[in-house]
Amino acid sequence: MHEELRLDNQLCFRLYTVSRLITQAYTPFLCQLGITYPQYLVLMVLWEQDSQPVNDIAHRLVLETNTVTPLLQRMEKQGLVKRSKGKEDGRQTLVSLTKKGKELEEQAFNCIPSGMGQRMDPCQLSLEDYAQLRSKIDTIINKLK
Amino acid sequence: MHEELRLDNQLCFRLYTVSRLITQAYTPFLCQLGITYPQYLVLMVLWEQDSQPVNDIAHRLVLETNTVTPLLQRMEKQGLVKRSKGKEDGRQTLVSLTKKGKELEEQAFNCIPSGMGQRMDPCQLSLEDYAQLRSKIDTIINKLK
DNA sequence: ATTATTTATATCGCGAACGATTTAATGCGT
DNA sequence: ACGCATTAAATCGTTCGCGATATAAATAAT
Repeated sequence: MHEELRLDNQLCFRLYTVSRLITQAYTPFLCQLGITYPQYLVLMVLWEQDSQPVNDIAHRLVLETNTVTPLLQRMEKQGLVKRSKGKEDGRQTLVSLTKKGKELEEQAFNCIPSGMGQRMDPCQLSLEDYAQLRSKIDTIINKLK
Repeated sequence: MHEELRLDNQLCFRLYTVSRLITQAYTPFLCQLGITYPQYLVLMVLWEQDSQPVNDIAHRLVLETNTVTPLLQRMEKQGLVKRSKGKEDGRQTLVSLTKKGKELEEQAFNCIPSGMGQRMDPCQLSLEDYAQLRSKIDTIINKLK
């Protein structure tokens, strides 16, 4: 039995699990808005800055366009975003929020931060814990990216 | 602009990203073994304790059986595991390692810990950092589970 | 200018995740 | 023993994630 191959010693397994569990915790709130977690991420990117090419969105989310394109197509079908050809660069597809997509920001703001706060409350993470966790993960992300 | 909805303030997004990036870092090593990351997780569970019902494996991996069953079916097709009906409880499907599945442990041991160690090296995480990260994530996992 | 190369998206195929439903075996109450 | 709820897996449908490839526009090279 190799200690290095024990599941309990795997950082990656922990991160994979916690990522799924937190996403699941989001689900009931996102359901009310009729969106999925990856769609929520796209919306957050667009709420910060509307009308971006597919590439910029993908880059911001550290995803490939072959993941983001179908995601955006589904979001367009739901009426959350509009996709249009770039005028200066004809290769680009510019993605912008529809009225419905914009309106979701207020709805998200009203239920998600408070709801998720409550959900994470029993974890008893101090702001300091939180900041530490954040910075260590950022280190890993930046080195692997 | 709501600060709470900024992508950069989202713990979940970080965890989701880092999880994907580390999984991607595993990929070249796992490719040599002809397996995927979730398949590697299943193998680790079985290397620790061979011949387990689907439910126990799923529980250990914090996954549902509707994720694990197809995963195991693919692994059976590849000759990594064998699936057989439980004798005492006819509802169970017992999963056990084939010769090939057992042999992969040595191969994994030979390339993965060292290879991934190198890959994670530039992150400069001390053993202490690592332990802290681990315990905080465990706290979250246990509360959400 | 014409061709070659790079860049931006899109398409395709497969393996996960997961909610919802189904099937089959077990256990429980009467 | 009988019916009924419970439990273990499996199946189904949809969305992701991603390697590989295709398409088309822009840019560089000759």
